[in-house]
Parts: sequence; structure tokens; C-alpha cells
Amino acid sequence: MAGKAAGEGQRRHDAQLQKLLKKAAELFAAQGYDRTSMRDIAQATGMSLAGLYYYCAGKQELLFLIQDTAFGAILEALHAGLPAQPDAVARLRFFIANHLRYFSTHMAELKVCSRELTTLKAPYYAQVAAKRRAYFDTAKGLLQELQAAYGVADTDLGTTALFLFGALNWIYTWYRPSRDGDPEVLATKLTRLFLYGFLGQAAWPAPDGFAPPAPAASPFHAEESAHGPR
Amino acid sequence: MAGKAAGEGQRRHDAQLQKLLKKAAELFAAQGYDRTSMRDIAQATGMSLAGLYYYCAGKQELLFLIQDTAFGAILEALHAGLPAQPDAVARLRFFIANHLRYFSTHMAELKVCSRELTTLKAPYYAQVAAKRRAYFDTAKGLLQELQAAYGVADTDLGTTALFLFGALNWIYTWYRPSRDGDPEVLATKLTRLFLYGFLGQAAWPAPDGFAPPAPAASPFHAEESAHGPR
DNA sequence: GGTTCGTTCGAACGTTCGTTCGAAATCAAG
DNA sequence: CTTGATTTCGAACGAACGTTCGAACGAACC
Repeated sequence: MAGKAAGEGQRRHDAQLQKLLKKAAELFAAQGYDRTSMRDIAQATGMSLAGLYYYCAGKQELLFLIQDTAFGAILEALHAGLPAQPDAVARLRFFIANHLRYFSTHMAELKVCSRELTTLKAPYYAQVAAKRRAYFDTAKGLLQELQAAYGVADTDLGTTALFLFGALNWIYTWYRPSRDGDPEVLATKLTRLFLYGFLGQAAWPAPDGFAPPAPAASPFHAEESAHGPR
Repeated sequence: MAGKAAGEGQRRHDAQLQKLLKKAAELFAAQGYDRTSMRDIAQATGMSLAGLYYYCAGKQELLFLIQDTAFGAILEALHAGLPAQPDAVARLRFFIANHLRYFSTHMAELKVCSRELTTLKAPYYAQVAAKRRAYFDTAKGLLQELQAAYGVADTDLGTTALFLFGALNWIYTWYRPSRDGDPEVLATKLTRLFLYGFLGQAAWPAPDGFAPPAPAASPFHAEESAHGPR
């Protein structure tokens, strides 16, 4: 591999690494990081135990690469799509839908991101934490927008954002594609629940699951929101 | 220890076991189950490594006892207090407050319950899962009550309940008593957010954190709910 | 003192872990 | 074929793991 473009070998090398990361993520997601041994990963990839170390520096680096690329991708997709959203409500729904969309296509990776929050150590931890912080701050910014636009009195946006993140990050413990259906439908449901609450959900007209949220002038329809007991 | 009531020795034995469970829970919460060794626990309790096995059958049983007693206690407190609540809204708030109250006094144990959901194996897992299921079903029942009382159209209560559990179970990742304050205040905040949403929060008059929720005839105050952009 | 019983522990067992290393295998280029 | 770089792997290392076992301890009873 001297004369040839040197991109050929590079590409193959990268492809092998991606396959390794994919299998590792699946095992970490299924059994947890600590209960997964390098021997498990070797067997799943068809490589030998020693062969793994040609593609990565160690077990921690595997976890780091999984988390870092997952957070990077979800952040990139978020910032790529946000500017096209017409208003604050649509932006929040896009944030939620983006999260669920990425989750539905990379379930193992995102599960590992949620479950192994504190597993990485000194050199690796900081970089992932920075991306997670950026992600959180973006969400908090969206809530601030909503707060300003609708005159919401909320003295403690951080806590509110953490409740939302809780609902999002807990999904990995129960979501089953066959049972829980399309991520877009789930995103609509969670957006409505978060914005209008369990008792006020009906106030937001449900698009049949897919349509972007109707950017109605007023999110409340007076007649519909006047639910009372009986 | 033959003539003496045999309750004296029993009591001391139990006290020692409780101390062991407490320390084990703290270590499991701080480092995770897998990263905590029996040697760590021995050192934290002042016992020798072999001495631990006089009080428990093994590491898995430690985790089992921690999870089983925690779930048992929170379930008992829940069913003890629910009947005194006047209406469906008060019952939901009590459920949330009960969870946060128990969390604030047994942070390590509940963290271990949330984080090590799938760690227990065959003989132990089923019993804890049954209690967790009972806890979840109680919450779902409360939502059904609310649904009936307020005419909420929600085709999928299970998902809604899981969003609520997500917010609750995620708290262990960020809650710091000094920063995040009283659990009762947090419970009020989460109850309002869940029932009325981020945009509808103001509809529920905020008791200064402690008072039970006002069981207003209508949860929505028409004038206040008519927030629009700007 | 001697016996008994509940309690503690040092020492070790067998296993599994992450990682390393030097040698083989593979393969395009000269 | 030979060369040289890239890729693979068998074998082993030292460390840490959960658990076991038999001996020792201390306090109560005869």
C-alpha cells in the first residue's frame, strides 16, 4: 500500500472500525459496558482478541468513540434543521423529533450514551460532557424562546429542561419499535404533553402523526381548553 | 446466646446487615454495581472480605435486598397515603411527592433502583420486577382516574405514564439537595408541568411549595390560558 | 476450666479481565 | 519472486474479581 492512493486502504480501515464500533455499541447496550468483555466484542466481530487493538487503543476508547460520534451526529442534525423551523413551538417539536428520530435509527448508540453517562474517565469524559452540555443548552435556549414568546412565568428553566430530558433519556429503557410505533408519532405526543400537559393535551390539534405542528397564532383554542371535571 | 431472648442477638445481627446494605447502596450509587468490588464494601464497612458473607449470600443478594426493600418501602408509603387524598389531582401530586420524598431521604438506594434495572439475574430479578410493575400500574391507575374525571382523550396512557416515569427516574442523574432544594417544591413543579404543560403551568395556582394542590372545580382559568405569542 | 455458639478473618482458590508482544499471514508494488 | 508495509492472531502477563474454608475469637453457660 505505497503507490495506491492510500485512500483505498484508509477507507477499508475506517469501514472495519465502524463495524467494530457498531458491534461494540450493540453489546454495550445489551449487557452494559462493564459486563461486556473485549473477548465478547472479538467474538461478535469475528476478529481475534488481539486484533481489536489494531483498530482502537482500548476499551474506554471504544466507548468514547461511540458516545462522541453519536452526540456529534445528533447535534449536527439538530443545528442543521432548527433554522428552517417557523416558530418557537415548531423548534421545540423539531428538537424532540430529532432526538427520537436519531434514537430510532441508532438505538444501541443512544442507549449507551444515556446509560453510561459517568463511565468514561479523565481524558475522555470532558469531551463528551462538553457536547452533552451543548445539547442541553440548546434545549434550554428553545425553552427560553418559548418563555419569551408566550409570557410563561417559569423561574427555573433548568429544572424544567431536566424533566424533559428525563422523559427523553428514559425512553431507551422501554422503547420497542414494534410496540411503540413511529418516532414522529411519539415526538408529537411528547411535545403536546410537555407544552400543554396531560389535562391540556387536546388544546393542540393533533396532526395525524406526521405533519409539522400547526403554527397556530395562539396555541390555545379557548373552547377546547375549557375542560372541567364533567 | 441460648437463654437470652434470642431477640437481642437477632437485633444486633439485623443492625449490622442494615449498615452493610447502607454502605453497599452508597458504593453502588457512586461507582455502579459492576465497578464496586466486595473488597470495596468490606473496606467501607470495616469488616473483612470474608466477614461480608456471614451477612449475605453474595453480591447479587446485596443488590437484591437494596432494591427490594426500597421498592417495598416506597410502595407502602404510597398506598398508606393515597386514600387520604381528596381527588384525582391530589392523588397524582401525592404520588409524585411520595416518590421525591423517598428519593430525598434514600438517594443512594433509589439511584441504584433506577440505574441497575437489569442487573439482577434469574432468581432475584422477578421479585423486584413485580414490585416495579405494581408501582407503575398504580401510577397508570391514577392517570386513568384523571382521564375519567376530566374527560381527557388519551389513547395511550402507558406511554404517557412512561414519560412521567422518565422525568422521575432521571432525577437521580442531576439532583443535588443544596442546589435543587426541597423535594416538595420539586414535586409541585413537576405535577404542574405534567398536568398543565410548560405553556399552561400558570393555570394551576402555585401553593408556596407545600400546600396540597387546590382542587379547583376547573383546572383551567379561561383568562389565564389564553396566552398567545407576544 | 471447659464447652458451645455466634461472629470474624487471613489466606487461598479458580476464573475472568484488559492489555501486550512477537510472530505469522496477507497483499499490492517493484 | 522479493520486498515492505499493513493486518491478524496465539499465547501469555499481571491484576482484580467473587467466593470458600478452616481456624481463631469472644462471650455466655455448665
